[in-house]
Amino acid sequence: MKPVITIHDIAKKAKVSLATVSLVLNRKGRISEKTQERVRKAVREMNYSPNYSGRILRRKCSQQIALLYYPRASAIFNNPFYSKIIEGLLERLSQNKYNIVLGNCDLSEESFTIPDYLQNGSVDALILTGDLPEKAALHFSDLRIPILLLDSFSKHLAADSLTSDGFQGVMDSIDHLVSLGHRHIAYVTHELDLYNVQTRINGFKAAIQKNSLPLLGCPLIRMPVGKNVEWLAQEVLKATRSKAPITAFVAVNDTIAFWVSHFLQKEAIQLPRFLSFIGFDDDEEYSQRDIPMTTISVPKREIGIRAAEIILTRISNSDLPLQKVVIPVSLVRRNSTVVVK
Amino acid sequence: MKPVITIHDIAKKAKVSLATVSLVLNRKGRISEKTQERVRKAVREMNYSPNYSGRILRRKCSQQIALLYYPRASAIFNNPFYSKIIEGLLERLSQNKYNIVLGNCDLSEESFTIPDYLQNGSVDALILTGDLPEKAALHFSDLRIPILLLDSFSKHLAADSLTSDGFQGVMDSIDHLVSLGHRHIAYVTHELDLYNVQTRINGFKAAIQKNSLPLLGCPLIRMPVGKNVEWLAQEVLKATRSKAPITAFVAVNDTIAFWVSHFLQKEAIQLPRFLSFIGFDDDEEYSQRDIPMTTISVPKREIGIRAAEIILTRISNSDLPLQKVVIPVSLVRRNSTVVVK
DNA sequence: TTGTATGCGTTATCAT
DNA sequence: ATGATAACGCATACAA
Repeated sequence: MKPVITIHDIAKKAKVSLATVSLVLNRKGRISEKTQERVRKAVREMNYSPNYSGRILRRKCSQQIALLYYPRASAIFNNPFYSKIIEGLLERLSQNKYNIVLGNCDLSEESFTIPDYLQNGSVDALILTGDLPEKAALHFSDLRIPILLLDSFSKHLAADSLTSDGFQGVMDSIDHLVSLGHRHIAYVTHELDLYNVQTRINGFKAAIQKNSLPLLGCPLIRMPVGKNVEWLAQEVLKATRSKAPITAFVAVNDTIAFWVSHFLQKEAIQLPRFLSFIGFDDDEEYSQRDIPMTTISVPKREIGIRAAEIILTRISNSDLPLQKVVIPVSLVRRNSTVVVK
Repeated sequence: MKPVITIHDIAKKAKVSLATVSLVLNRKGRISEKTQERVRKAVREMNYSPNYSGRILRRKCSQQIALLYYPRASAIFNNPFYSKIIEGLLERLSQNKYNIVLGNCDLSEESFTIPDYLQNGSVDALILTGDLPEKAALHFSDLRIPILLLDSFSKHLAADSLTSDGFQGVMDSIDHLVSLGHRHIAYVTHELDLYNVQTRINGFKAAIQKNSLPLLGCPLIRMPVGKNVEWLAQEVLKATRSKAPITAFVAVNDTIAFWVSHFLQKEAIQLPRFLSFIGFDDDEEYSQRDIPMTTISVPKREIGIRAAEIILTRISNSDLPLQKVVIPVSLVRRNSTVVVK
């Protein structure tokens, strides 16, 4: 094993003091050009890189940010939606020489305890993401580092928040369907106490009012715990045969929209002729399948970049008031929505 | 901001010295039960967690491992194959209180330089993964931390290696096809200088020999740089119309197998009746689409766990000889392979 | 069994 | 413009 090079070695080699080396490397103080060059030369030749632990011990900042995905960190690797977000996030963070730390932290566990790495100074901030229930977020209310709720929000947790505009997205969806002549539209969602779900449902209700749609023809179909998407599809099917039969549905996300449509097709329902539908997120994975789906496009990469900027700002300035940033979304029309029959 | 609790505060509160607190927390030395309990109580009450930087400065080990995915770290989030591997990896690492560090490090860049966080002691080891070309791996030959090549191998880099058994996998694929009566089988792959590709091609050649298949009827179809999968599909199509027409193809992975089959179906080729095919990896994403695919199943989660164990062992014992671990794979028969017509 | 003292590698303050 | 020195928080060799 090669010996570890320290700032002492550089100082000796460049025939200056520790302080000078440090000043050169951190671009502080006015060191003469000649000395600077001598130091830099030594650094280059010995391939010196300032020791991480020594540095963060002094600076009190680790240049690392923890990323927690609900429910388990590792699940984030399988999610096309977050994948794009994290691409932007990581790129922007690394511009400021920040890295992401991934630890296993099962937020769904009953006996949840904060892991050490979130409170021993090894990370400067925490990004919480995934479909994060309010209850899970509250675990972190005593943390001493700033928190960013990425794609969620909590009234009770002092944290910045960055979400896409679910309210507007659903409003736009309904408006689009109404413009195609639909008046009976269901909203289809999973049954979870999530900020995003609530916001989108609010958008649904507001859109019903705005367009004066009949309440009876616009059911809210929620999936109870223990049921699966097949059950949901059955409920949608029932709604097409009710007294005020629906002619379209809007789903809380592309995944649910796709799988409901999938099961309906298995039941020999003609889509979209018999039933128009709209998703949310614009995940390639689902929205580009056999029936290219009309959906709400979310600027994922930009969200990641914005998230990085919010958390970096917060780290360098903890006094700023908490932010709640909402990113605009836009409807992408494809083939799953047609003029009402 | 609440004050930061240090070992001094605990010592004072428990009325012992710093050393005693440290000894209790690290389970060293024989401290009396009574003292231990006093210390633990103070730790609990003050919610103390030993400062990360102080600790790693002394211990000279950061309990962190860098994960680099080729070509860019962020791309790993979109890969169903690695997603499962990392699930196992992260779980096993965190049992030993190790976290994963993700930095942006574009290995495909011309002017590649090793980022600081790989050589300043902020990580104890490096895991290189993705379809890593030999050339890219060599960038790291001067690193002072141990390296694990996950799903790749290099003769020229001193690193442990963990791969799945591509040779055996392709042998099994061909054997299976032969048992169904196929004698003209193409091997379809991308044109990259990858260890996995080479190994699998070797398996293909060995299987041809072993089964005495006609060389002319068993073309190796490689995708040159600049061409896409559609081009590849066209080449496969040509091979079905050659003098020794193929009746099956084996692809280097599920992705390519799926997309080639997809394009062939668009050309109105009846699959698998007209052409059997086999993938590699058993990614749900692709292998469970419209034609459930016969493929080589790779124990991804176990590979992740094994990777964690190899790297943890290496960290704690750098003298061990380098390991090259090969994980067995198994053929899963589904519907894409049928008896030759 | 417990306490004292030192050093890990860095940055920053204060002299010179 | 540069150097000496004191922290930062912890672990450990050694002393008591």
